[in-house]
Amino acid sequence: MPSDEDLGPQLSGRLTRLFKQAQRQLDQLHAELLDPLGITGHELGVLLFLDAREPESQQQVAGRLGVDRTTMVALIDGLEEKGLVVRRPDPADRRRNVVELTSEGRTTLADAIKASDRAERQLLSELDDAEAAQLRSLLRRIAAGG
Amino acid sequence: MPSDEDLGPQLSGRLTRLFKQAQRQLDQLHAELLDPLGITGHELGVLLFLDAREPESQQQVAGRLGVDRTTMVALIDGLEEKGLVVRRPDPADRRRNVVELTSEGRTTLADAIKASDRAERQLLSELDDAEAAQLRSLLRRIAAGG
DNA sequence: TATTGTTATACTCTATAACTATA
DNA sequence: TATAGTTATAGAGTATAACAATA
Repeated sequence: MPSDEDLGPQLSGRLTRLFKQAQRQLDQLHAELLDPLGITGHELGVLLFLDAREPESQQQVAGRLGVDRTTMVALIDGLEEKGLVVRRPDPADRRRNVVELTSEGRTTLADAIKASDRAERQLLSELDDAEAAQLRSLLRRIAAGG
Repeated sequence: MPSDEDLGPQLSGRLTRLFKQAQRQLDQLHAELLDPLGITGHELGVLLFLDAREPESQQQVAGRLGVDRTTMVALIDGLEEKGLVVRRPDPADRRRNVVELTSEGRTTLADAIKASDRAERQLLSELDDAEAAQLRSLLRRIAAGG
């Protein structure tokens, strides 16, 4: 990403560009800090969701996270190969796979949350605590409105 | 995008997710509001840059905007077909194409800026003016730090 | 007949390599 | 030889369609 000074104020001040830059930095930080744990930011999202809501069927997970169910297959495949989740046929409806965190999955998730916290702190390193809280609060209200 | 109440606080409060939601809403608003003008958000970015910096060669535009020069070819193709920009061989170095806004391009850009302003106001409709300014200021400082 | 998980296919976006014309 | 623009090709990511098992 090139420096913004030369783009003109109309472009460099657009919210689209500001969000994109923040998102790109945060993705980069997550990639770096999650790499030692062997998972991606997307996979962290699935683990966080399972931790809050398990047990859920694959399709419920996909629906809640806003990804296609066909995409979820490969995502769960990857997490299962790493030993972080298991698929279990639902006894009540044998078409369904219930997806659960393994013990190793919980350990990895705990480490991944710490890594993500570090990534966020690094992104916000120019802000003091009150400003960081203010940013979160404003973003939450925007998200709630959509 | 599903509502966030059911995802658990660890996931729905992550900055990655908050940014992604804001970005998705803003992309959607831009798509709707720019549609009558026949351009995309990406194309608006090119027009804004040319307005601030023209004349520039294709490769300079691509470099500044952080897109590949091969991608820029199709982008400029589209804008030229719409009559918003023209390619002109640089007399000083005939390998280069200088890209310039046409008169129609300037008119469309002015309308597109208004549409983008509306999109941003709609995204921030829950915030008062001071809060919107605060958000921009915080995002600018984050972008500057990266 | 409808639904879950799966696979195969297609489509989009972008990046890489190769070609041309100029330098 | 190196560079700007272009084209062709290939790769990731994601969506659509079709299939098997189950309801």
